[in-house]
Amino acid sequence: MSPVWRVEEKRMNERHSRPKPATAIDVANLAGVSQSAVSRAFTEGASISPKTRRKVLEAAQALNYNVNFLARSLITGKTNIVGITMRRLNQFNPQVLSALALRLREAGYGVLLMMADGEEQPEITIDDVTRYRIDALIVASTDLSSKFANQCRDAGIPILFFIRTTSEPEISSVTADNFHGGYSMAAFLVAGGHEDFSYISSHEIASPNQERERGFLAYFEKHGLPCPRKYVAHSTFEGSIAPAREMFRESRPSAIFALSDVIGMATLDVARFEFGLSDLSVVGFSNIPAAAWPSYSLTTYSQPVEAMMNATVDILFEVIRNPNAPVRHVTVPGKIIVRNSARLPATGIEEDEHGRTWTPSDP
Amino acid sequence: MSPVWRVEEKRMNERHSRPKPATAIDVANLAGVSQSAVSRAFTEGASISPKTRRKVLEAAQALNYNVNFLARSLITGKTNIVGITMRRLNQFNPQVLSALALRLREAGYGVLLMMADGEEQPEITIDDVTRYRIDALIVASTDLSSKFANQCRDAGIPILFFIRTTSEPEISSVTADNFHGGYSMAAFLVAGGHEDFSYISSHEIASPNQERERGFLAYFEKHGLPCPRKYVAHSTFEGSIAPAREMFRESRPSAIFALSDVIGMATLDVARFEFGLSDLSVVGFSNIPAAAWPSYSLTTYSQPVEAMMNATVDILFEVIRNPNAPVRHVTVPGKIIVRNSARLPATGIEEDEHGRTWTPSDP
DNA sequence: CTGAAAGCGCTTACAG
DNA sequence: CTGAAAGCGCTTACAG
Repeated sequence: MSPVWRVEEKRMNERHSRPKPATAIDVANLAGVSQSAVSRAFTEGASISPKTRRKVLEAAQALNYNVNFLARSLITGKTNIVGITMRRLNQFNPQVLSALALRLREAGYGVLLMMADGEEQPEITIDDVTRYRIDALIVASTDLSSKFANQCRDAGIPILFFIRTTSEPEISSVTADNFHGGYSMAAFLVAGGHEDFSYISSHEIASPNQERERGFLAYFEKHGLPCPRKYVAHSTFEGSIAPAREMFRESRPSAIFALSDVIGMATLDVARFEFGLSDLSVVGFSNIPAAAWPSYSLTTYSQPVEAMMNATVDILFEVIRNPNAPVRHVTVPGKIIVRNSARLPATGIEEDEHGRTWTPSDP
Repeated sequence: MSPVWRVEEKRMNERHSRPKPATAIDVANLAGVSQSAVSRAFTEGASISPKTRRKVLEAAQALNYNVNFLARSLITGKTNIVGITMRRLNQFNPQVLSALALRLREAGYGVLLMMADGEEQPEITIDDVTRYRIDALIVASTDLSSKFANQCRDAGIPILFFIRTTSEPEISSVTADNFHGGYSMAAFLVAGGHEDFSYISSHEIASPNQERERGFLAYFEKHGLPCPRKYVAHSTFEGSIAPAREMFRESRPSAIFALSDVIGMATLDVARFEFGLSDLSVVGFSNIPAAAWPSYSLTTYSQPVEAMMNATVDILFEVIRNPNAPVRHVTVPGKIIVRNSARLPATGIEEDEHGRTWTPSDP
């Protein structure tokens, strides 16, 4: 079963045992100063004369010295590492992860990635986060047991929810405005002149989905319209095929709200390739990169990753600096990105450099 | 410009300053043993009686104690952290990253993610990797300056290339068999009866692309066939639109080898939506999840992520254990996954539970 | 502004 | 098998 690997080996030309990195003492000796001085040269705001500072920096350069953050953390109590945990790298998470990792690195933080598969893999545990004494944990796109949340509190590790929120009100969160997104998608579809609606939710009991659904249904209720039919997908493309199929076998809605872009794209494919339907409006949620690909050209509600990240980083640094910082729940509004997968309303479409968007006249 | 956030704040119910995690001394006191005993209870193979071990573990449990890996690393010289650096989370990398992160976590390692945007972001530096004294660095999908490689060697941090290889022969690597992939794609297309070929390479001077190209061209040369026309794309979907357009304006090849799946999908879209071409064979490389989506149904050469990961983890642990381990270059063969984006050869197609594959009769 | 010294939370010879 | 002690590479009062 296992593939035959072509392996090419080569003996190293004699390499000695692993070299040891230079320490502050090495630098101190070379620079002719005390080890304290070396430390001061590398800590922001420490009292040190420009002259000795320069001497130290030169010696450090020569020895390739770099302060050992791990040793430093023993004293300062800060590791300058923040953990990020997510359950899966779907179509949306990678953007978030790379954006966060980049931002955090800019800010001088290391990023400890803790993937939790959720299937065979054990859930992330308190040991995972305490072992490395991370300064804070960003929980992206997934929930945590409240037991875990409590353990983190006891261990003094601040948690921050990103993308989704949680049932624990004492934990800060940053999310897109999922309710507003669902609501305005309903408005968009109704403005497009549709009368027969279905929506496909996700299997996961995930708060963003619930909010999207609540918002979507709220529009119909508010306007005295009949409640759209509901179908339930799994969160992957493949997991969306069956429910889409079931939907089209049961009825022919003219407008479909998919609670995620991937569900929307799968629905589009089932409609076209299995049922030969082309005059159909399908809209998604999140505006993942693939939504813009011409084969789908999916109209969708954008999750403003950039703004959400800024809020996240703000809260993060605040809570690291001050453990007693107030809990904050930030909701960042996005907007409807209009493409070709759904019929256009007669009014409300605006065009700018990034493409077309739609804003309801009745907010 | 900045969005108006809806912010909800809440004063915490009086929380005291950040709690301090329990230390080995706390546990020792509670268990009535020495601090050394606590340490031994937590280190594999240390000499300790089952009885004291149990006492220690109980006390630890009660105090929520967890050994501080950072403090431990000062003594052992191992942090149990491996770094992963990649330039961008494109359509392929996320799979790799999550698979690696999962595997490494299983093996008891933390994963420090170091994204390097490459655009505005500064390249990853030696400081990034030495600061946290990581045990090893996996360089995925991107190259490094040889200066950086040397600095890592001097700092005693083993490097391992994943997905791509490098010009530095002294650094181990694990890659798909890109040459074989390119070669067999040529064979596949020729077996499909095509006579007019183009291929779209990637802008990046990345070794996997070069190998794919070399393999592809080698087939034509070996069989005395005319050399296919070459076009060059950027690595994203958007960056592939213009070269595909240019290609179809200049000629109408009947078969196109895209050096990555994303280039292939963009080519398919340009052909269909801009030029109305439908009877065209396009094949890609990597077998990313989106290649299977019905709108593209892209025939492609699979990069066997699982097998590549196993090799990577093997090499990694070997080199962490023994810095003088020999350099290894592992090449893992994949296979052609047959879908609907390209004409089928008359023979050589096999079907198994995962779908159809093709194997050349003339290898 | 500077250095000597204590101490962060561990592991590991060393002696018993 | 066990404990006292040294030491990993740092930061930070403390005294000068």
